[in-house]
Amino acid sequence: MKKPIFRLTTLDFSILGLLMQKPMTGYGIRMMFEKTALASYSSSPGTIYPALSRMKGLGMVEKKKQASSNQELFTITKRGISLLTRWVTQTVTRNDVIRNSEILLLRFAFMDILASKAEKRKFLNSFLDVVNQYIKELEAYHLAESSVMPASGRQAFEHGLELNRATCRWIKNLLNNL
Amino acid sequence: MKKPIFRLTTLDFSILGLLMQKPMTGYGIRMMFEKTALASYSSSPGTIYPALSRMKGLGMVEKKKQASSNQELFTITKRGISLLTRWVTQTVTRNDVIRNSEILLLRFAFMDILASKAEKRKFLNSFLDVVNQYIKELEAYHLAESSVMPASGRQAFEHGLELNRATCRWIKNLLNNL
DNA sequence: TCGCACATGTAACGTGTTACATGATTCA
DNA sequence: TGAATCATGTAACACGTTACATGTGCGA
Repeated sequence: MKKPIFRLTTLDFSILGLLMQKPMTGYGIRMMFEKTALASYSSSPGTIYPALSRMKGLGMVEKKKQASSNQELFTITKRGISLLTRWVTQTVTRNDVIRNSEILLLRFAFMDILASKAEKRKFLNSFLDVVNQYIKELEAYHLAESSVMPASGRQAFEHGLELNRATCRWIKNLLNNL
Repeated sequence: MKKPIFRLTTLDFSILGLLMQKPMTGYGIRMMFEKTALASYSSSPGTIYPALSRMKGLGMVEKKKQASSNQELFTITKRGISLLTRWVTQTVTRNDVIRNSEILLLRFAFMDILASKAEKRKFLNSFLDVVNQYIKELEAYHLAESSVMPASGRQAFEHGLELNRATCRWIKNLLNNL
């Protein structure tokens, strides 16, 4: 994993994904975060506006005033689209599944216009591989350790297993109907 | 939600939960975070040691050298146990479910020694209420908006719905067998 | 004209991460 | 004796949060 000169956060990509759908004011973006709890970030001004400035500095978004009204809307640039596309279409890693499978779903949600059907399939296939592998490991661990785990711990563990199985079913179902 | 004089983070409680099981060295805690990806925090020294110092300053943990060996182990104090107990047995809120349902499972996992069967039931019941309510809202939204949502967005949304349903099943099953 | 929604910003703060640094112990 | 693991720490940094601050436009 090479280190880029600048780091883009999930917050940045979340905003880019919103701007991909349509240009919005900073306030509009805030309201989207408030309504949809996007990736569980705060919708407060101190979160959104600094992020927008940063992204503007990096040439990922532009501030354009509409000719029709006097509103100032943020628009995603070509550079922004390119970065966002690269982000969503990355191959799914083991770490993604273990530590931020919520973000994987966010990436998928943004794929609508950004990725071809083939790229979606590729994403889902790598996702499925990793999840299946992970489920196997969890099952093996469960088999070996469940008798010595504290009851609540074991039950919470089983919950995690169930969620991964649900994700697995979701992927398979999607791959069949895509 | 009143503001306490000091703030305890999920990281703090995760560490407390580990120390509840048995006293450990800082290094031991780090290794636990590395193996189990506990609440998806980094296992790096820069994460664990400053947290331990902070917690020691707040009287939640103690550093005790074992008589038998020359190891220095961190131990949870009575104050720490009290704070941890209060944390895990809090009533489940809507916000918990929407923004950090993973943390709810962590809380449940730690309940083994910290909570009575009745308290576990109370927790699970409030959890179930909130999840059921949330699922209803998601279903209503889906019914109303699915036709105008972009395909990937709708599918990701459906994934979220499925996870919540799986959680709901898990809770119900547990309540029957507790 | 009162209040609310729209709209934008910033300063202080704490926390987690990365990277760097050091030393002891164990074992091959 | 050299490598690997155990063990602890800290400094620089960036990010997200809270709280504060300000102003406009519109409808009741």
